[in-house]
Amino acid sequence: MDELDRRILDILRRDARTPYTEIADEVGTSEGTVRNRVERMNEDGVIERFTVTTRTGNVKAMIEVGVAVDVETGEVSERMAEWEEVDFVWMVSGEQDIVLVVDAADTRGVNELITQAREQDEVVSTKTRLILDEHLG
Amino acid sequence: MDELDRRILDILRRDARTPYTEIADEVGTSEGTVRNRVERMNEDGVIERFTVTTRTGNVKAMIEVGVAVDVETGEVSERMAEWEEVDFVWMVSGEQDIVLVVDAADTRGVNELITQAREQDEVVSTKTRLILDEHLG
DNA sequence: AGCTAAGTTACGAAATTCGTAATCGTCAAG
DNA sequence: CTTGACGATTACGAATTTCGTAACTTAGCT
Repeated sequence: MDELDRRILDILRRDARTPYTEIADEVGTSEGTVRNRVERMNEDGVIERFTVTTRTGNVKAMIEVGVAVDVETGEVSERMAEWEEVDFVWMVSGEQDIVLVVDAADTRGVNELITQAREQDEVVSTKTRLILDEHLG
Repeated sequence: MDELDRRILDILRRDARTPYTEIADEVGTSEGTVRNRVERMNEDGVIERFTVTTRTGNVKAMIEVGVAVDVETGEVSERMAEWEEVDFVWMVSGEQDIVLVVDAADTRGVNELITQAREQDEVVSTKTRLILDEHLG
């Protein structure tokens, strides 16, 4: 993870479909080097995933979840990450323990997710915030 | 945005580098159709961006920001989205108005961002949660 | 200087994307 | 029922990108 890696990542974050050749030009190296480094960052887990961000007209929300003190939050989060419509699951510091970032078809969909969360034995509280608008960095 | 679009998006969310040909096979259509639809979703803004998610060993955090009642939150958010190390800016419902999702090199970096946020005239409160772990949906 | 390991470059082959023309399907007007 | 028109889909050759691999640097060490 040197400066070159970081510059490559910056470009990929803006547009993950930028060809290696173009990235190479931009950072002043060869296609092969960019390829090697992206591959390595991929294997090392520095790059987690190539993905798309969408604005589907769907309703996005943060569902903050509190769990009982004796609970393995890691397990719970992994399970929740499997749910349809869940984009991220974060284990966080603060009042609640887990934050779900969800992207549902409508408010009913959000509500179903909240219900689903509350149905988990380990969950003792939820607090939901609708994401009204989003800007990408 | 029909069922086919949604299935294509689902695949791209998992891996945005899946070739059109492979997506086509999976959803039972041709490469050209997948290409047309992805292009259209791109133009329509349904797809906002092709990007990478990273796990850089950096510190991620949610900085929840409250702003004064007479403030145009949209403007503030746009400005904050320009800051280095800011991944998303969300305008949310609830106690605070804006949530920054940031990815800084270390806790010092997070702290600098909090300071930077607090220095904005419009900002009246902040509350930060470290993201201790993350699972992708 | 000589050796080694990691990283970079070079280059032909394979795969993917792209441009575009032909085809298909649906629907409404005649 | 036929025709025309429009949007979506398919087909296919050309351009571009990715990939595999071997040769080549570079830096560190003895």
